[in-house]
Amino acid sequence: MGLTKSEIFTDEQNRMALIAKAFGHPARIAILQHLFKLNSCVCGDLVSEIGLAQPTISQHLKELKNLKIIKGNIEGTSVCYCIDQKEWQNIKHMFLQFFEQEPVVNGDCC
Amino acid sequence: MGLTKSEIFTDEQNRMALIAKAFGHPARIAILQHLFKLNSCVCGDLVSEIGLAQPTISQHLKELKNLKIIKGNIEGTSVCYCIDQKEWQNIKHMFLQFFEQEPVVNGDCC
DNA sequence: TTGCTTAATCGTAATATTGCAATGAACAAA
DNA sequence: TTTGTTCATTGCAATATTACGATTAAGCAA
Repeated sequence: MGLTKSEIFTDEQNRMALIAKAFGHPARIAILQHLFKLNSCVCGDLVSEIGLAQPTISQHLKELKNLKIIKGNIEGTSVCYCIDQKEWQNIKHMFLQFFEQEPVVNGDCC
Repeated sequence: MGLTKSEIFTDEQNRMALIAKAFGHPARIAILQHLFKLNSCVCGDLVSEIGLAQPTISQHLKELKNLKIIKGNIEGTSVCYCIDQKEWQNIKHMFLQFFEQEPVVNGDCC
């Protein structure tokens, strides 16, 4: 039914999935990479950098903002976006922990 | 229009997004965690472990298999799934590189 | 063979996502 | 005030995702 059954999973699993989903679009990856390079970026720059229309970029920025991955600051008529450093560390930690898991080699099937 | 414009992004950005999207559902996170714990797992185990119907689990497994994150091995009537170790290292490396990027602190806006 | 078990596939319904034109809101400059 | 700039929001169309009942296919056991 297009509706994820979040209630049957742990908070950690749901949170991991939510953040991963935010990374699950090339435009949002591109936005984050751009913010990393500059650590200060207005929406208009992203529109010209990435080849998507302004409302589309704005929508992707909103998603990243909702998840607290980035934060925006109004500067006159333009808005400056940055990585939320504190939250980024949390997310980084969560993913590092996930990738720390190494598959046990037991060779009994694959 | 519900269709991602992959052609305007780099291969790296598209690949990163594709893998992240696979991690973007709690059921697939749960499946991977289970496979890490056991490194050998039949579909039926996952169906009882996670509270989703058999066709749904099968569908999630298919997605993970399409991306080469896991691989399956037929064992009589059941199918054994495992993490694809080689591919997992590639993915891990890709994410570690992504998270290595630290935002430059310049404090000029946020 | 028949019956049972296991998992993939098909078909379908409900919901989510992506993208953008049009519009609106807020501010700065003239 | 008017005009232009910048970004958010609205509304909509096209496509994707999630979930599952029903069915199918393939192996095993009697």
